[in-house]
Amino acid sequence: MSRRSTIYDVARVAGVSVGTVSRVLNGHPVGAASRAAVQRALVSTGYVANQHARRLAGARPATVAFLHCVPGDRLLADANVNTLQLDCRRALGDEDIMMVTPVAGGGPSDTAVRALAARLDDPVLVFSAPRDSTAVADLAGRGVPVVSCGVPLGHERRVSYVTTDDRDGAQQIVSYLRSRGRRRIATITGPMDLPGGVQRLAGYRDAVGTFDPALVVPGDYTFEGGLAATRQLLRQAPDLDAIFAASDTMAAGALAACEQAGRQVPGDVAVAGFDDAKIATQTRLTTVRIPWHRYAAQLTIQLLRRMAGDEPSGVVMPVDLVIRASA
Amino acid sequence: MSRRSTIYDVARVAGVSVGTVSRVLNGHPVGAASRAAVQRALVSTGYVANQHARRLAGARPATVAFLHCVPGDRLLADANVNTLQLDCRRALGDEDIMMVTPVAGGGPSDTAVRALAARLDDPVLVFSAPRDSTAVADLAGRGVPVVSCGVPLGHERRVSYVTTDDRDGAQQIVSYLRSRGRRRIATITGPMDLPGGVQRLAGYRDAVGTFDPALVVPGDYTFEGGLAATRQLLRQAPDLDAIFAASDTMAAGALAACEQAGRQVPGDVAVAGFDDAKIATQTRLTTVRIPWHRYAAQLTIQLLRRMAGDEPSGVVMPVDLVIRASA
DNA sequence: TTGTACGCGTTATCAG
DNA sequence: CTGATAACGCGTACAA
Repeated sequence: MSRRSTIYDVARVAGVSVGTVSRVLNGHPVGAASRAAVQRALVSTGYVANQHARRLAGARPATVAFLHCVPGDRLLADANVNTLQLDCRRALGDEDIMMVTPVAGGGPSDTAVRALAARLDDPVLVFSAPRDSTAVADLAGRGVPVVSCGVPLGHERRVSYVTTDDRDGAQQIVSYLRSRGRRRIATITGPMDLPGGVQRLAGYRDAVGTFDPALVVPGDYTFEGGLAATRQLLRQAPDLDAIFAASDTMAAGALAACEQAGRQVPGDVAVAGFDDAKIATQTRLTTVRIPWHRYAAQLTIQLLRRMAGDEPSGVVMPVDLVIRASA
Repeated sequence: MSRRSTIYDVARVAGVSVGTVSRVLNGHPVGAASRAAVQRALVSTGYVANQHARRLAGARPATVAFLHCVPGDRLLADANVNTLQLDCRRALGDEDIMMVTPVAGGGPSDTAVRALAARLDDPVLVFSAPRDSTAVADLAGRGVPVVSCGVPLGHERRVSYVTTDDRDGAQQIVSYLRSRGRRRIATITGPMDLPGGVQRLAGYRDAVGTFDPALVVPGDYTFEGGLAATRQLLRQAPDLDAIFAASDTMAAGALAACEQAGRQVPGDVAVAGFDDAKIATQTRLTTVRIPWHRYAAQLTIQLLRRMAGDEPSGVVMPVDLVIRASA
């Protein structure tokens, strides 16, 4: 209805020039008298900055894009990502930065995501970027600040990132299982094209002692995947006495499969997961805890740093064990 | 690194004026020769429009804000909202519109949301707007296209909305319970400051026959709320033989409470919910199905219409019963 | 300290 | 059909 007031309106009301108004707005040095007058005019006119004009004139970005490289459906399933996103939104909100969530029209294909990324000029937070993502390459090449959630395989030097010490976590939990007397420890891995999947398997190998291929089956981080993998495991290695799943969701599936197969948990077989996701609490799962809140905080810090012009850098968050009823 | 190319660059390469380039970009009439030249220049320069400049110059908004009026934490719990959001993102993505999700720094207070809304100038999709929301009033007053998910109590005439036939749904399910021989049907209501809560209770009253206050307890749409409400119900009306919860989440809580109290479902007491949320499938809950996908489609349509200048309008989605094991 | 004037990239108007 | 050119709202050198 009524046109929004501009800095010109404010300037007129305050009896100063637009330059002065702009300075007040950006915290630059201004005389006390003018400043007061502007402040007053600001509220009396109900001024709200036009972010487009502001950005066009070269101001700091007012938005950050949250870029997902996997189909939305799968994302919904991941409560961890939701938590991270929420935390980041809060933190960025404190900096007056809004989060935009573009979405790929076609699917999860790298090219679809790349097309999306092309229209982005504000800083970007990427999730689940596949190895050598061309979208990430594009962004980085154009000088857009990028922070990756997880190691950006193939672009470690050009974009900042925050990751977890997956290998150590897997090592810790497998060692724990061994310390509890388990000797036939199986594992359900994550997707091997994601860094987490690789590292968690590596940690398993580090700690498991003698490596038996029959005790390793691939998973995809889903409940159903965990279910199927466990059935296969129970078939090809009936004597196993522990299962380490690379994610809590899969571990929950393992729990269900064990129950169906009549195996007592943790009596007959111990089950452990990874992430300390919500479902881990609900099913009383022993798992590896990722400090999600601090993780999100780091993500935000990295982003702000890049925006301020700092060089890309990576940080890895430590993890620890949380022992519950399943192992 | 390298500056993004502008329409000036494109114009130079194509050997035409910026006006012509702009016309091509916006699908306005242009000579075949020029058009071809521009198209070529467009790809050869890798041109990507600057949305800020575009918007500043008066173009159609390229983003839509997804505004939540409740704290983020509660939102995560609501899978329905997530689904809606995802569907809308997809549909809007097809129109080259991105979704931004601002977040209130402080909390769910109406003033916090209002402050947020103040910086919005693009169309808005509001969720869980409380009665007489000042944020919505603000937006509508400034002429911002607003579409509400659910009836925007107090602003029915000024903003578009999509809602469900809550009253009818409640009526249907209570009638169903009666047809199955249930005579002491209790209900756990939703928050009374939300339209859904009010309407679902109204539908219950419509169909329940004789109304007994002892059979009605308030809920808050949460699992815990359903749990507590059911305990109270079982205490104050031990002879009840059915419970209609105003949301599936609460119904799940009711299921748990019944189990703990040793009441068989549906033998001793029938339990029904509302929404047909994910948890309803998992717990085999009889409930009222809301056509979420079509709901989202309507939301998008309404939004696009308002953007095109149409008057605000409301649409109500029909609902139907889905009978499962709980009743 | 403060005011002025220019530039940011597009769209749209107005002549040609 | 096409080419100039004036907005759009704000940041910021530059000048005073």
